Amino acid sequence: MPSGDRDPTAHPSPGEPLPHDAATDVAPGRPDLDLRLVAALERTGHALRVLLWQQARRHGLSPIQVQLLELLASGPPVRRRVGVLAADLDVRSPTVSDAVAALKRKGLVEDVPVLGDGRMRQLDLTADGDRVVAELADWHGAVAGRLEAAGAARKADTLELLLDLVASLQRDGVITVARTCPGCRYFVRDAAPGADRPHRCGLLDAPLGRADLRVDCDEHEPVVA
Amino acid sequence: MPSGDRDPTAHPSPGEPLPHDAATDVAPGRPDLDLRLVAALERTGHALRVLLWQQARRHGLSPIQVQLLELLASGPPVRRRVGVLAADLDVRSPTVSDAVAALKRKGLVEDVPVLGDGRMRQLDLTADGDRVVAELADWHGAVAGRLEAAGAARKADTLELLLDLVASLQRDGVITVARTCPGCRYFVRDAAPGADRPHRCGLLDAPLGRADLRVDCDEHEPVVA
DNA sequence: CAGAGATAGGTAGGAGTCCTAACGGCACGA
DNA sequence: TCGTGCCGTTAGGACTCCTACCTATCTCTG
Repeated sequence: MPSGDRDPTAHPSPGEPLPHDAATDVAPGRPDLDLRLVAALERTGHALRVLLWQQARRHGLSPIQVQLLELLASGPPVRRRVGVLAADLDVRSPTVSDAVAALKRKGLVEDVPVLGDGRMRQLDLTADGDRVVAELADWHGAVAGRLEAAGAARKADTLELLLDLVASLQRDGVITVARTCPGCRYFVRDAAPGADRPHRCGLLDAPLGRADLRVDCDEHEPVVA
Repeated sequence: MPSGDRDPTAHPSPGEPLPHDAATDVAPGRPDLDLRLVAALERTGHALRVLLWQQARRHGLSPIQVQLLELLASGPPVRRRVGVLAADLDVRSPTVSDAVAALKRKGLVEDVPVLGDGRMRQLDLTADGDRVVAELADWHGAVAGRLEAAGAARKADTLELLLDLVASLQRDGVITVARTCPGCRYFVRDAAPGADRPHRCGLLDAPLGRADLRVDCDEHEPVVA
């Protein structure tokens, strides 16, 4: 509860109007809103990380081991290699190598040589690994369930804003890998302004609604060619 | 680029319409959208974590050390204690204790006894600590800058959705601390439906627009009483 | 006012993350 | 055929994060 030693400038007095930013909620150029948005994203990301930890501990694994199992379960064979996985997770290969060694020790993962290039090893889940992945409660789905009640328009707004942000961060090299529509060379923004599905995918040659944007598209190719 | 061994079921052929979820972008009850939203949130959180790492390494610190410095710089005195900081970061106290010891070794933090309770130690930044915090490039602001161009309505939508999600996660104990409006006992949702500022803060006795919602309010008190 | 129990913080020890540096195997071009 | 470069691993170190366990202090109760 608020005790005597908190920051007295943190708030206006009760009954008074809120600071300038409360005058209207559609005023442009309000950096405070942007900052709070970042704080909210940080808090959300933190929560997702906590959930990842919970999943990991529940199965006697570490966070990165869970992430690796998920990637191995869902990714195409070309991405089931140490170097590629490291790029996906934005860590160096020894980190992945270590975690993979632990997963091999636990009998959840095995690797086979890649035909045609003896340097590469293809990683695969064992039967036990498959079982663990299946047992991993669908925590993505559990979070998604909390969003069900929200309005679809709000979700579309959010998705578009997030993917634009991620694409921007990827363009500047902050994250290495993000196969999103807005960061893809085939993406045409506002190809049909005002339409139900304003954007367009040049590869699929199909219109894209704001709610159709993909986060991890297999056909993704980064911009710049 | 797409080679022969990727998942053939991942995509429809070019020229064909997108799967069912492309029919309209405001259809209710489309779990796929929720899942992609979670994936986008995960990707965004990941990017923020990478930025935190970059900030840390640039200053010879570790991620948690940077987080602690930020909390010590911005938090009121009551929150500048090992146990409180641990709750804020969702880790156990020994973790914070270790990191604080490292910061003390580096001369960035000092602690003083709390008057009235000899068990507690109040943490404070030293002059050097203040300087490092000032030097920590304002990476929150840098991310916020990328959001400037987005529409204010979209930002308000996003903020409200994120805070509702965070509040939901906090209610279920996933995250320990989140001083958000939607998770606060003083928050009255839709007190004036349809108005510019539909919500209301019962403590300040003031209307709240969707873009006014706070992420880290000093007056916050959790629900349930 | 003494002692029990709760609370704040620290220490010890262990698994795991993450890095850089260096190594060995393999591919491919000069 | 011999470099040069890529793929992955090993080695070593700093740090995160945990569970115990410890001490000091506060607070409640008889």
